[in-house]
Amino acid sequence: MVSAALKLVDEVGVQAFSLRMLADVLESGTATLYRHFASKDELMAYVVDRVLGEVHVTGQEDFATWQDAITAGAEAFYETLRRHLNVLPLLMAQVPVGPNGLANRERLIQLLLGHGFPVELAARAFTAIGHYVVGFAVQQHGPGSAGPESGPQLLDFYRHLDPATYPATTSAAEELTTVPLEEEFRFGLRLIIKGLESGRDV
Amino acid sequence: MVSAALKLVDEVGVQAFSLRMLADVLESGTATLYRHFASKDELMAYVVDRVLGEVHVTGQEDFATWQDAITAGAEAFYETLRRHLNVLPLLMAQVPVGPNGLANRERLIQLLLGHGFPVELAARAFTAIGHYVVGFAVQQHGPGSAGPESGPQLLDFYRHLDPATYPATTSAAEELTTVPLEEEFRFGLRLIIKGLESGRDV
DNA sequence: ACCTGAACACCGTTCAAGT
DNA sequence: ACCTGAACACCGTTCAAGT
Repeated sequence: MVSAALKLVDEVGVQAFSLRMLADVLESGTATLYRHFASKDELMAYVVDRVLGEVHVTGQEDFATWQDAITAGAEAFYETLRRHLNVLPLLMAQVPVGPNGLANRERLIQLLLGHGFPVELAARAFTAIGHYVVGFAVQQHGPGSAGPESGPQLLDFYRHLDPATYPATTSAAEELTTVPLEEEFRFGLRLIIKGLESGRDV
Repeated sequence: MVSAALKLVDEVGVQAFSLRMLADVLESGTATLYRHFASKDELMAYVVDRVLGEVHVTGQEDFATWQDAITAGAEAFYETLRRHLNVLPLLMAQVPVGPNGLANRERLIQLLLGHGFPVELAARAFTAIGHYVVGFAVQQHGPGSAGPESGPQLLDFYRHLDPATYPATTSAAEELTTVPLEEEFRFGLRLIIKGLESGRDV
């Protein structure tokens, strides 16, 4: 059911996915699907939560520091997203409130609380890291891949960007496109962690 | 044209907006619309860029520190988003590559370069702040407002969350819902800035 | 009582026919 | 040459009719 929907989204993307398609795969009619969910939006929420259920930190939470724990959690999340790139638009368009999403949040927040974080900072840290990972994954998947491709005219505009008009942007773009990759992910993550370290005693 | 589309999106939301609707307002047919853009997606990209064009920093960039400049820019962006909450789903689902989006990016990156930032850090700072502001605005607009409402079953699940199962999440939720508002925005922004301060010499 | 084919009211996009 | 009404191939959702 949800697995079949996720598989289809993985294969054809959010845009192309339709309930008729799902009904065909399951060899039933579209009307029958509505016995399992109230609307397509609800089904998509289940799909997102299914993906979030695949996020598993390898080491059994025996991390020396909260910095290590955050890093491991963020990387596990990132690896999961890379296996389901087509689900990214759904993750960006909703706050995941399914059981798996909640469980993940609970795990990290509790871990931070255990390391002496005040509760507001722990909660804020979770969303900050989540946004970072999703944002990074989107960037890798290429601009406009999160949802429909941007208009061809705008893409053209972007490609033929005049360095004289946007010197900083173009030079930064060159730097960023020649950057390794996994390296970059860790770098930004370290930035957030540094911020959290400072934030603890503000 | 684009203004009419933005006005409609502001009024009825992304979900309800349709080309027929826009054609009616403009007193023409849907086919006529395609003389101005190649697809609905392209039109939406123009709408997003129109919104980004409304972001204006009040002080004429005479900030003592880059921290002040970033804060002012983020707040200007945030204020603009609050005037166009229904556009948020579009901003989350695409990397804005329109002229106004590029101009904003250029302005901040150049400012950071002027304060001695290395080019990669400046570029990364821009996206980090952008994600933060959009993420914060989404949070204010309420969960699920970015796009369709989450399924009622999931919302119910969220509301009747068992504090015994999710102690950290529920206690954090209580803390977060009773938080002032503008205060919170500045707090998270300060966190990012702290991270950037540390990141400059890593 | 449960299931579902067929219809409903849309949608974005195209194109032949009009001017 | 430009414009556009009408059609095309869909879509999510509903419900009366079948079992």
